[in-house]
Amino acid sequence: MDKNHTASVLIDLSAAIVSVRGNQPVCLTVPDVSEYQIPGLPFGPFYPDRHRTMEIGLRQWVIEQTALDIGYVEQLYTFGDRGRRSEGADNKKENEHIVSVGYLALSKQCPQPNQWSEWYKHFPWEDWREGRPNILNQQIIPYLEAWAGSDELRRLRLQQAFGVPDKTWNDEFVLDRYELMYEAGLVWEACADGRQKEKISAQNGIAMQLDHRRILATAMSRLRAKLKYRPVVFELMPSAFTLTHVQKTTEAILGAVLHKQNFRRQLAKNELVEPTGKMSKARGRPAELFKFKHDESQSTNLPGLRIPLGKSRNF
Amino acid sequence: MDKNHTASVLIDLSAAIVSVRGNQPVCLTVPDVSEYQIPGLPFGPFYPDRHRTMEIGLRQWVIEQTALDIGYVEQLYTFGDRGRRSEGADNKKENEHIVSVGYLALSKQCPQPNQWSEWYKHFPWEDWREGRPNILNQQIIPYLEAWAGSDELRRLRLQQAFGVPDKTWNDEFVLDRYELMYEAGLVWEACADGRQKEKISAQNGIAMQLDHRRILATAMSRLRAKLKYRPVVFELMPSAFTLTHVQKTTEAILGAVLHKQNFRRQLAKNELVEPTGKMSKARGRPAELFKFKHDESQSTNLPGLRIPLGKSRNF
DNA sequence: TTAATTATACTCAATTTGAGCATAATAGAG
DNA sequence: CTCTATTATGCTCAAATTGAGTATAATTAA
Repeated sequence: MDKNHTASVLIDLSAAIVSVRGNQPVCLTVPDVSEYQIPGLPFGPFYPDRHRTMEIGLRQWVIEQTALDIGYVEQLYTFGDRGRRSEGADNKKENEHIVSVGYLALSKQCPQPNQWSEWYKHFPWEDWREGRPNILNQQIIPYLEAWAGSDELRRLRLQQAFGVPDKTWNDEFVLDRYELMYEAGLVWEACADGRQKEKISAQNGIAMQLDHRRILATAMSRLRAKLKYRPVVFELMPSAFTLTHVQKTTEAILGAVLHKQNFRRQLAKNELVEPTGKMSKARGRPAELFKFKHDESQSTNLPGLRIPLGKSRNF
Repeated sequence: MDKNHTASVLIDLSAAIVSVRGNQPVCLTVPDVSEYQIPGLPFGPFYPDRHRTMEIGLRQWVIEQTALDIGYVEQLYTFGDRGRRSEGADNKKENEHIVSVGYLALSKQCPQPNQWSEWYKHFPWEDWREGRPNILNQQIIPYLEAWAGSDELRRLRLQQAFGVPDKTWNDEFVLDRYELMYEAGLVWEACADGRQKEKISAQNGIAMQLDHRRILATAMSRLRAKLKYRPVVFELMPSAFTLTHVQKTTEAILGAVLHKQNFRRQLAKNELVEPTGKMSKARGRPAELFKFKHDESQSTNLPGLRIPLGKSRNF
């Protein structure tokens, strides 16, 4: 239709490959090559004449580059503005247009520990396991309040994403919060994209290359949501595990603590696990080792874990 | 890395623009130009140097082409294999690679009725409002059973998607069912893509161009799922409506009937609607007219409608 | 032997759900 | 005007689920 505009783009497949190490969710990062020395997610180009689907292409280069066994893979979102720039920024030396397709992958193991980066170093405000993170009241909220000013729409979004001022927090709104902070110039990437003149003084979490922190935020949102209605935790568990281990993994991803007995009741009711007969040995009373009950015959309504967050969250 | 392969692609933005007319969900289709005279979804190219994001680009040509007011827009999925072909098919005259990004949009009105196509004409097996559709037992299931044979994986997927043989049906698995039928060569598109030698005799629903029925299936899956945890029905309702109207609209999308009193109890409990004071007049007792309670101040945990499907579904 | 630690069983009130009956308000038929 | 079909709405009630505990069991380390 419009011959004056080019429609040709390159496609990058970016992967948030997630695992849990100890009590920390981590994601695979690649050695930083940029001038800023900041980490990025692994990514590679999509060659449409080589791979029939994008997921096949993704698995291909993940295997080649990381030699990692990723089972669960899910497409997240396609971003048309990878190197997003403000309207006023210098758009002349616009390099070739790249569309990035974000993927979430889950891995049971994470070898080469130094290549894996903890989620909450990039998103310190998302970990509520020890109570409300200090950075919120000390840094983020005051800045965002000032940014919103009396702008009705901004205040509304602030309320939505951060539960300000009425003390609600939805753990799934990771992306919304990051985007708001980006727009408000509160994260380094906004500065790198030329949307923010002044450098960010208080580094609100470790930045990532390009739009990779945005993709990671999307992955966190999706995984936190999915956990509640599909049994995906087990994609992160070894073949045998204790119930506490499942709970700690779930809590790590959600960034919140759960009610122990009720969590186990959910597991039991939904028949998600079955005993192996073996016991774990650690400090305290030994725990029974379970395995995921891969009973496909009734997997139509895969129940997932109803998350017993309780009503009294500590604010 | 690999210079032997091209990575340049064109991006098409395809939209499933959904509305509800009477008791039928409909989606906007464009006049068919192909040799097969089959309808397609509206779509247009994405010009990355013209529109900062793909959603902006999408809204642009939707406005230009349809003069339609679409409020709610949501990205669905990005397909790398729009004109998917079997491995054995003739791949020589491969035209330029096109990646299609599917979008779901909701519209309150649907003018020009003949341009809107009813969902269930394309997916007759998805409408369970009058009980289990005959086409399942008479056509689809027997064929799929034969296709699966003794292949364990195929039988498993059949069980998953169609609830065979243990009588479960998940209304959200629209895409899974369509993909299974595609692979089994049960839909026209599989034949058009060269995956299926023999023509489909019993036309299982009206086919669409390219991968458009797949995108519509994705839209249906997403909308059915979303309905259950976000109040999106109101994107399809006029400014004032009766509670029965909301229920009928919900039922149309889900393809299932709901328990009237319990449905209203959900609406009441979640405070999603408020009375306008006016009454509707039709046959029978007049119903109160309500409007969507757009109370943004407490929209952090937008509740959506818990769907009172009940346990006794008629199979 | 004791304390700390972790696991697991069990309770109980409050809430939510599934399913239904009962009654109210209208239009149209006779 | 009365009856009936039709649609709307109020209310009940048992079953299931959830939130929030208490109590007890089996270990290790001091």
